[in-house]
Amino acid sequence: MLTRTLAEPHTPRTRVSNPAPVASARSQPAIGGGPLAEVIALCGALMSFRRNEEIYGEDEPADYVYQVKSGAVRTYKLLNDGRRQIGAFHLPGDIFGLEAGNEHRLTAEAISDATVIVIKRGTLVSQAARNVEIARELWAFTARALEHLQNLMLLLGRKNAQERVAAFLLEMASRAPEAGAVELPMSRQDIADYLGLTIETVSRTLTQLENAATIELPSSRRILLRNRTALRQLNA
Amino acid sequence: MLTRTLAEPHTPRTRVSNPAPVASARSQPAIGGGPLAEVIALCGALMSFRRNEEIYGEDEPADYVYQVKSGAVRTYKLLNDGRRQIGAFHLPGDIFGLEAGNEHRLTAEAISDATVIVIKRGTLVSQAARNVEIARELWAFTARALEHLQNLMLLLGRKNAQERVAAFLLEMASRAPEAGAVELPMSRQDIADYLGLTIETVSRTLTQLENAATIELPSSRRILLRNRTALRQLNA
DNA sequence: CGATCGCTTGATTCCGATCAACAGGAGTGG
DNA sequence: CCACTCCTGTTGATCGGAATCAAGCGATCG
Repeated sequence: MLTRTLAEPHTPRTRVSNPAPVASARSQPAIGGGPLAEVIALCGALMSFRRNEEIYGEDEPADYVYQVKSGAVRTYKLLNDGRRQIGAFHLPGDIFGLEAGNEHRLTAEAISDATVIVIKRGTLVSQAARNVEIARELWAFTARALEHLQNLMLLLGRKNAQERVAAFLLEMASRAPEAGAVELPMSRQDIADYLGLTIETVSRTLTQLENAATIELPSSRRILLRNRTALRQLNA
Repeated sequence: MLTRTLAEPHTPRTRVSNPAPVASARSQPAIGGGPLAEVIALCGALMSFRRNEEIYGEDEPADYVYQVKSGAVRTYKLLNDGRRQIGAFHLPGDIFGLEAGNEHRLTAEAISDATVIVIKRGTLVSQAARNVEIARELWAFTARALEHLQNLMLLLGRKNAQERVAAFLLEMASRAPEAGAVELPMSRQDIADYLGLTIETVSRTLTQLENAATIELPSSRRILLRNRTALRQLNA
């Protein structure tokens, strides 16, 4: 339970460029195109993180808010002995690290080399104090995160391995640019730690789904959904 | 998995009294004593629910926000086949049912006969539009719910039965008025559905903890914590 | 080319689920 | 008051799904 590829310890990041206005282009826990997205695009600075590099740690001050520009990010909680539960994967366009309190509740790490837009939380909060629409967007963002976790809670508490993997595939597919195909940025270990399983069980379950012709695995990181109906049925 | 005491279907409730200003007095996901508590106390109406009665259903319009006055409430999600995952227990003082979106994401039911204060969500939202402090409290409330679920996620995904039960006992103890003693309003089935276990496992684990002199069970609904250190160690 | 890493597959174990029986208490009706 | 039922919780026996232990494979990289 303890052996696992470890991220190098937290070190200062490379600041790549400054207020380079960046447009967002995703859907999910990303941002529609409201004033919040504008503020981020205008005031944000770009930063780069290498694979497995920590972006922020649990219980660190939550002074910054992040939006994925490229690459992917995982946020997770750890137990003493190294058991890990990933709470979410963040893909380009997604905002993460926004807290109402003063500390981060999870750790964030780059899954692959990644660039993110960083903005001071204080900037958003003070904007919110004078712009009701921004305040509402901050609240809505947290509410969406809550909704995501409510679904994950049901999965972790009550679904079996097949149902978990099916839910994961449908979730990833719904966020993928390519219809019917999923390009996974994360390892089997990450998937396992998201679904509350082990890598072996994830791997076996994917093989089962492939044998049932529900999916196809051209490579380990690429998955084609051949029978979404079957997946949705598994999704209970 | 399907047999379980069912709540009678959703029917209109007894309105007991109207703007009877009610003071709140709890700590946890309750409210400190800010403007939000005031608005609820001033504009809320009292309603009564019988044991197992539904307060609102998943996907119903979230027009009202609730605060427990007496009794206890559970909120949960269901799978097709009746598997249930409880997301939270709400005790006197706790606010529940507040959504940023227009629909409830979970079902709420009275665990015991209960009275709750009800207030229109619109009232809070429009207050928030002109009072920044209220807006901030709404956001903070959702953030606290999120934090609770992040802890539950780790429990459901990565803890074993003993660790789950220990965490539950410590959580209940931290919210109990009496130090070192917990009076449970909910059944073993409720506990099991909160912890992602079965009633048998909950029962057996409590017995184990009693045999280890970590707790004492004067009756099935009353638990004395005899060795919190042991519980905290289990809490990983 | 050897080493490492990520993934898959097989064998076995084990924790919690399931199946089953029963005990204690509360409520009900005679 | 007791006899009865219903309900909740406990305990025992067994089962099964996922974890663990272990081996091997292919890709990537120094």
